[in-house]
Amino acid sequence: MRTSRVRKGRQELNVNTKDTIAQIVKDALAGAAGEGIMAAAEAPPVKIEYPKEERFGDYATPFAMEAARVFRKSPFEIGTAIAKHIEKSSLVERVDVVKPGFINIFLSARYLCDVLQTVLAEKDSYGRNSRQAPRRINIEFVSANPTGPLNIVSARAAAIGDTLANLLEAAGDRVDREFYVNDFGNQVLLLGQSVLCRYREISGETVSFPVDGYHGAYVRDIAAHIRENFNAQVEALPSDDEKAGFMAVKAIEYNVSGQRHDLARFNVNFTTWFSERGLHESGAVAHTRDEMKARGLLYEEAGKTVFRSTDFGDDKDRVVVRDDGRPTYMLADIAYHRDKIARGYDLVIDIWGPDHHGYIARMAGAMKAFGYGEDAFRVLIAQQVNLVMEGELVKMSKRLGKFSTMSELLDEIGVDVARYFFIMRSIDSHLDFDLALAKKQSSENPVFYLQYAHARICSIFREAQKRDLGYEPSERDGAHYDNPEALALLKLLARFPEEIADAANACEPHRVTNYLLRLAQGYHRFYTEHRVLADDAVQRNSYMALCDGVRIVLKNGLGLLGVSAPERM
RNA sequence: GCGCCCGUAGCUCAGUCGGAUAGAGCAACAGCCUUCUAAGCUGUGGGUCGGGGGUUCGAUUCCCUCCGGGCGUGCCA
Repeated sequence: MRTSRVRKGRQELNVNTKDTIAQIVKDALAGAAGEGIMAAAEAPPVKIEYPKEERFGDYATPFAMEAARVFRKSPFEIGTAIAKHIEKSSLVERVDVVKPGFINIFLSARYLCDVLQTVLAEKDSYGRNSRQAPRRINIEFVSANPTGPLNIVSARAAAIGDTLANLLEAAGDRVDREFYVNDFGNQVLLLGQSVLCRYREISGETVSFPVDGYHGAYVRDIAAHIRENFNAQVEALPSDDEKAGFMAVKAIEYNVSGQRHDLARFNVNFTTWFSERGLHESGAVAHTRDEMKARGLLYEEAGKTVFRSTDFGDDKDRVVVRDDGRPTYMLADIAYHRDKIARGYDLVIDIWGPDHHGYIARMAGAMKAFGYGEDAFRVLIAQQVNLVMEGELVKMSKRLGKFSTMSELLDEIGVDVARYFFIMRSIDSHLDFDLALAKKQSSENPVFYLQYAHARICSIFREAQKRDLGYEPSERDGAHYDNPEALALLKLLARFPEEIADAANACEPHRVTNYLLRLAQGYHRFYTEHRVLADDAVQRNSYMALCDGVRIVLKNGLGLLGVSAPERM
């Protein structure tokens, strides 16, 4: 963004308002230190906050209180010394030092007008930050077993992962989205056997179903699909095992394709679909075992090969090769993560379900064992989703075939509401998703509140066109923004880039929904108080420009969430 | 037993790295449309931030402990 520029080395960097304020405070601190008032070297970090009350300014720092002990001076004294060195620039209008020692900073009207100009100029790209050195990030999420359709838990992971990826990109990084397909192991065999049974049933045979088999109705669909398209190939196979193996391969193709389709409908598109089977077939799994052995990370015990994960923070050492020589899931997963790092990513993020949190220590241990830095690997646990129907909890289980699929959810409440609901809550909080309520109250949903603000603005522009009122953003006057509603909007527009950066750095997509809610609220208030299509042309242009800015930010913000910004409702 | 997440208004949840008088939506109540979309706005009521201790200028936030809810603690994936 263009709001301000700071020279750093020879490169010119775009910096958001908050970072700029932080720099101003740091410079002021250095200035005060230069006068011998305090030693800047020992200073605690400068935190910039948003005061709760308007009278405390637009940005504030509690620095003086925090530094009081170090500097052996009263917070107020420190605050005053720093405030004296904060130059009243085109950005800062006023600096107050209050009560214990808060330093409160007020943005200038001129700066806020500049921000609006930036929004209008940058349009779709407003809000994006740039980094001096963009990180290459791989974010792996959903990665549901290819043994059936995606359920609600996967839907939450999909919404969170995709939004986080959007945010990291907007924060200046390069991001790939990846889905790990677990197309290997016992479950694959079991799926094949389950399909084979249904296949036989269709042919009129009576067969006994595998005890732990997959009972979902979709298994019959797959059987029917195979019977229709691959009947001759199946019949040509001599043994049941081979038939089941063939079924498994086809069933996984069928399921993965279905998952891909459902996710695309949910606005989630993966860069890479990575096959676990491929890791085994390429020898990467065996190679990882050899590597671990060469590094002395393994020992043998009762015919099994065990990873010394306790040396790297795990509770317990973990078996990586069974006594029959078959590798465990974990060995493949280590190979997988090594592969990701080898592909050149600076940061590998995994989003897992709550049932995998016990797995973090051993995986992190493996990464550590291979010497990858702690900041190269991060696991986020997306807490569980309880599907509630009419106030009653609905249990989900793929095995039992009683589950509500993601695609059913989308049929019920639509993509926009689903994505928004999954994102609006912190990733750490359990989510009660009342399907009936989400559908019934859809017109009172927060997502509609946001979309309505956008549609209302679009409506104004349509009306202007209808009345043949031109819109000349250059012919505007900052004086028309001198009211509480307009000022509040301008300040919120200025905050958008830093909200993105903060949400991305904290890996907390839900912050964006909070921000957009405040923006929409600010707009609805403005709309109620002020007539945009005023008779006076300069006033009209000023207000239309403001509306246009809000529209752009709403659209960009909703875009990050994967939610549409309708022009009419 | 051990580990992770959660406990904030009637309900669902925000609350930034420890900051100023703890917020929003829904629900309840009272107002606001002859003019750009009322899916909106304004106002009112509603809280021992699960209990107790500690750390400090300051704790919903950090630490300890107890209580309650969920999940995990595989040679399944």
